[in-house]
Amino acid sequence: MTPQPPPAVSAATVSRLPVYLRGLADLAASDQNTVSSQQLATMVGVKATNVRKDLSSLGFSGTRGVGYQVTTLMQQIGLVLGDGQPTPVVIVGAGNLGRALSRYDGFNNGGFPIAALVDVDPKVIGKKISGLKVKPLNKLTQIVTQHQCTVGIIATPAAAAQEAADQLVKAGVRSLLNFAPGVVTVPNTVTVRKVDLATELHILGYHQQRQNK
Amino acid sequence: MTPQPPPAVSAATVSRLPVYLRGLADLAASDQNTVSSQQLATMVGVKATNVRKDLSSLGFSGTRGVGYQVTTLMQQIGLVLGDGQPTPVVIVGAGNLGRALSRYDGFNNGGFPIAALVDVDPKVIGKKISGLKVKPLNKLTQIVTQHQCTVGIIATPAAAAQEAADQLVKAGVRSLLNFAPGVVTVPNTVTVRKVDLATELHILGYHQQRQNK
DNA sequence: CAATGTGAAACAGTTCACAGCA
DNA sequence: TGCTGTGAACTGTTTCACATTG
Repeated sequence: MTPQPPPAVSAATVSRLPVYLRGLADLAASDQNTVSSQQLATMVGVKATNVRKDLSSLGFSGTRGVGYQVTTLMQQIGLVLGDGQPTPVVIVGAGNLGRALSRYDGFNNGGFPIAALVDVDPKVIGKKISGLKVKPLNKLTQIVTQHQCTVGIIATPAAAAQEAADQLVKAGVRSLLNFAPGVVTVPNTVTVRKVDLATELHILGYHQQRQNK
Repeated sequence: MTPQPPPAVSAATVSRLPVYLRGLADLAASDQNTVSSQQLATMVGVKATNVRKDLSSLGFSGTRGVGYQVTTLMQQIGLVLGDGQPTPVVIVGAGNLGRALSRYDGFNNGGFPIAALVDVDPKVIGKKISGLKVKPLNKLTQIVTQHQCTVGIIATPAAAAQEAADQLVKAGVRSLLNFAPGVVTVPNTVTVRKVDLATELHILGYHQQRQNK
């Protein structure tokens, strides 16, 4: 039992931080060195109060009458989000999705280098995909240990997702990003986030339904 | 004006409906024709009360002592989510992401056939990608009208996202699914949902940070 | 008696209003 | 004066407790 004194920053806040960060990056790129909660808020589409509450809840403060320091704010938020130390990821599933992901360069310049692309299918194992040789699933633990991967990405079909999750957990990753349809169950020491296209489409479907009166 | 008291189903509920739907599909596949809120809840990882509140808020009811009818529940939820009439989608951006999406078959069997894949780059226009010839951006309105697309998918780089959104809105789509980093602004008649890999990774970053005490 | 359906409590998140500071 | 920082009101969501019913 960890007697954690929790910093207690709300999930809602955390989910907005990356958004702020991108807004700030834009500002920094245009050499603006100070920003008001108002301006940042309109940039990213939230309410100014919300920005202030979020930042203040993290202990970040601006200057009254002026605003926040763009660069220091970026650093502070980056720190909270764990930027800085690159955390390598491993992708399980070298199908369409896995391949697409491995080409996505947001991984590398976001500080999440791809350690390996793994699959079970002998037909794809050994093939080179965007500079990575596809590795067999049974090398997973070795890969994870060696590269110190902390994030596993599930890019398998739905049927294989739970198995992939189990293997990844066993291999020692601490977070999962699940692109497969359906739900995976994991010990509660690992965090799972899910990205699901079908769900998104369904939700849009609902809105359209409503819109037609 | 319809004097209809609006169904008023909460966003939180809507976001869970697709999940229930998939759970129910699994049950149907294993020929189970009745399900308790408890069972469904554990399957999809929510609390039983939540399932009941959700369903009852939509006016769907089960049988006390027994549970809910799997197939009828599927139909009812499907109806709410606008399944049934296929709503064609158009994808803007034929880069890595656009290509990956066009190969994703969840579109077709989810009732969202891909009407077209559109790009600005003359180098890719005309190329065939998973059975679709890439069309030039200026054909967008024509495509949308002709196929009655109601959903537009933005799969461009960040810099082009706002332009893509504008064009899509002008062409007449009613919902956007935005895969590009950053924020797009649209008239509030169109619904936007955002899927952002970088954000997800950032959030995982936060959790890892915390986990290290 | 095993399950639903629901009012009411608890909790989380957002927004307001305004005090206080550079 | 312009903007931050925050208590307090409010809105939305989850959870609990339990009466109800097939």
